[in-house]
Amino acid sequence: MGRRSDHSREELRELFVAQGHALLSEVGFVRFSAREVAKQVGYSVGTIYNVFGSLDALMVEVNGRTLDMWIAFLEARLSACEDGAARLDAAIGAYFDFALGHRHAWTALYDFRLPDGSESPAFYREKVATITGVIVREIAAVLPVSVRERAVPLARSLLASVHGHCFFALNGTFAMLGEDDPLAAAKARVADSVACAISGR
Amino acid sequence: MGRRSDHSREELRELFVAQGHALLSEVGFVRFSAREVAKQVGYSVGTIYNVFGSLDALMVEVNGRTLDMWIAFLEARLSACEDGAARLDAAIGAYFDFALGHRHAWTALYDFRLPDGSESPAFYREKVATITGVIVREIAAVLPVSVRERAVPLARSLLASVHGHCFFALNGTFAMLGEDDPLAAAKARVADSVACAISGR
DNA sequence: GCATTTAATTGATCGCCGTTCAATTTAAAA
DNA sequence: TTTTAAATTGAACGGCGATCAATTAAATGC
Repeated sequence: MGRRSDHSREELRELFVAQGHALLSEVGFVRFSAREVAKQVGYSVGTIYNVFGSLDALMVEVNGRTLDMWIAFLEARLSACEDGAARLDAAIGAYFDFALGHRHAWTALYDFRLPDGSESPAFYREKVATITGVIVREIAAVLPVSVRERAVPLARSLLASVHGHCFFALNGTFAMLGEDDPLAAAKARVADSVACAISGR
Repeated sequence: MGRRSDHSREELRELFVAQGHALLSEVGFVRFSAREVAKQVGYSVGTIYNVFGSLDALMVEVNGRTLDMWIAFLEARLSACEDGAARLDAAIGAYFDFALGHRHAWTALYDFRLPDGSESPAFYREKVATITGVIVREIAAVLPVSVRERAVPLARSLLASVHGHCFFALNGTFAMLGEDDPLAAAKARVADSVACAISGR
């Protein structure tokens, strides 16, 4: 119906991203559909392509919102953690609890992939870097200064380890293999590597 | 055209699974299509449903074939490994090299999920258990008898760690975070935990 | 206030997809 | 040879992402 004044371009983006996130959270990535989001927002499919340029671009925004929620969740947990030594474990617990509490949204972070050759936009990479930065900070805090330069590569690596544990917990692999406490296993692996780093190897 | 004699039921299964695996390997999970597999095999879509019951069942068979290849690859690498101490690293290398060499097929192992509530068939679970068993054996081999009972949970956990590293290597997360040697990081994490286990904590 | 320009919005259209199932064809059984 | 049973087909259905000519409403110029 032409350039309408009921919503600005920014309001429109917000509507689509918020509703997209809600739909994704409800039905999961495989049942997510642009048509359905548009219908729920009260616009037609074409408007998504007008506002975002592509469905992929909307998906990146929706996943970006999940990352925002994850960052907030992680920082809330950490700021409620009095004991300095327990902060790393709290971060791992937050990783798991967020994934478990937002199954569909969290899974979509990894199920959705941009076409080969195109990379994530800067705003998305920055959100991922923020999460990584939190972990780098916490790792650095438990390392003696003599090995503190290892914090960055160690944080990346431990993030991958924890991710693997969380992924296997959610996709049923751990259940299949008889592991009934994936979180404890993840914490133990992180503790192993931190202990090794502290003792200089 | 009715019960044809050009292929037995078993031959038909083999044709579909083999061609399905080839198509999956070529185009990846998102572009995989039942119609296309059927066309390439020279039958029509309906035959897939007649032979396998559902597209999901065909997908499980195709993923099962990927697991078969993975097991064979892993065991070939290990049997070419003279040095006993290097076997664990060889297994990790095999994990990465298989995933890198069969990107689409390997990724589909995790992108494809059965509907909520239904679990993988026994034959599939056994293949996963076989891979796990190999890792359990290699872990057990490097542990002193005093802590050998830890081999099973440790193997599951280290499998998850390596998976996380491999996943981040393939999906670009590590590149995004500046990690340029994910394999080395994975090996280091495994070494950390094995060292901790050997020293009894 | 009216006409013109510009931009937003629509939804039909296209070519795919998975899934179903009546109709057909073929081999085996009687 | 007829009958029965099983295998195979492909049209049909509903839904998807993507495109884009047509339409509508606001902004601009007069």
